[in-house]
Amino acid sequence: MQNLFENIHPRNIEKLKRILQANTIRYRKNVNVLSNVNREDFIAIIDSGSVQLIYNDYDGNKTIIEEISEGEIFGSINYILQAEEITCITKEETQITFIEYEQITNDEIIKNDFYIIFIKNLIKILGNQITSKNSRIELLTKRTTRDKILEYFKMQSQNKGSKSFTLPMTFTELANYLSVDRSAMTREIKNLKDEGFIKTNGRKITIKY
Amino acid sequence: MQNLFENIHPRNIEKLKRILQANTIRYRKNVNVLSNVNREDFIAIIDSGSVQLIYNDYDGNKTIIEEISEGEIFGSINYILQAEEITCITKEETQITFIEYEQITNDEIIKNDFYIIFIKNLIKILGNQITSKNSRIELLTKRTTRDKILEYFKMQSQNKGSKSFTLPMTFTELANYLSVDRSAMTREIKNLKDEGFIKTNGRKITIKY
DNA sequence: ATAAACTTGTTGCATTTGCAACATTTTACA
DNA sequence: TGTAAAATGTTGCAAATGCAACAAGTTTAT
Repeated sequence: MQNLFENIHPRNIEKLKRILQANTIRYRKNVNVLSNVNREDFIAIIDSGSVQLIYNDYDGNKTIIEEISEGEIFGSINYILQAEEITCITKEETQITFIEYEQITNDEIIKNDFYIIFIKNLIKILGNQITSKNSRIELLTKRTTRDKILEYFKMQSQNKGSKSFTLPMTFTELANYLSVDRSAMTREIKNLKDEGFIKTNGRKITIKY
Repeated sequence: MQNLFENIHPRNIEKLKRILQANTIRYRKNVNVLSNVNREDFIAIIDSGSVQLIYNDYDGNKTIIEEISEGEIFGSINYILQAEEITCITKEETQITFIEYEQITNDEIIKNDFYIIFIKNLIKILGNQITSKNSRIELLTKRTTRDKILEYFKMQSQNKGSKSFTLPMTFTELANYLSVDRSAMTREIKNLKDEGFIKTNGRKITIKY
């Protein structure tokens, strides 16, 4: 995944962060990141580790909106975080750099020639997030569990450039991602195996057609 | 919806377009826009009218990936358009401005002070697209047709700030958007009416709880 | 090392859903 | 303005799915 500071010299990254008044914080595992943050107009960059954005339903359910990991960003540009119902929990020890959105166009920063690279990186990351959401939507609009699974496997296989690949998550998480009942998904994967469309070995999947 | 040239003086918009080597084309209704365009690295801005991005399945099905209207943008930043299977069809008479992606950081443009506004607009639009996709995903992950409908109605009502609102699309299109069978959706809406949760009058919906 | 927490596999059952098919109304446009 | 196309309403039925519940295996944290 693209990094916000890619192609910028480490020395300039430091300078950039200074001018942007960036604020880097380290969190332990299972900490609510947004509790002490002004939720309006910030960009958060995951320097290391990962977090989950969680929507807390009024009747107690929790939905994982998204998992964000190293190099990725989240903030009020791309999420509606004002709502108190959204929490951001670290999944492991995680370092995050916060930047106020207004700062990314402050007077001083635009004088630097590495600024353009920074902006291009930011735009690229946002674009990538959109395409990744488009993929998710493509999966979710499939009407049957079978089609969702097959489409997901096809995507993974295309990404990897091979008929064999290893799931990047647990089956439980996959069921969540595809928004289907886990047991129904297991059942359908079993059917696909029985009918010879796929082979599985733990989380390693092989497409047979 | 945010416009890419918002807050820029008309005279500067002209200048901007010239420096960006922007290419403005007018299309009639039902025209395939991408047929004569290099699909790599461009941004298209809908000046007026609207288009549909359509995915043409290998077994002949067509899925509307997205409808893009005035002020919105699409291109290789936010969509994977290389695939020949994706077509972009005008829904009405439509004017589109094309910009090569590389041009948005060309040497001349960055000297202008309205450039920052342009970049901020671009980032804002991409951010808006992400939040709108997040909403769609939130709907699609609901397990039942009933929950999808209720959540959608809730969102519309919140947007409007009122318990009454008019659907911004046909019921047929809504069923597509929520990815449910139209007849099943009609059935469920009828149930919701019978149970007193909502009232409908054509496309005007009123939430009763 | 061990308990607790999580993951995976499985099944029966009630419910929801998609599908097909048709009638009726509304809209688009030549 | 007349006609074709699109949208809406409705229903029966088979199939798919969610849900609940449980067993067994694996991972994690102390």
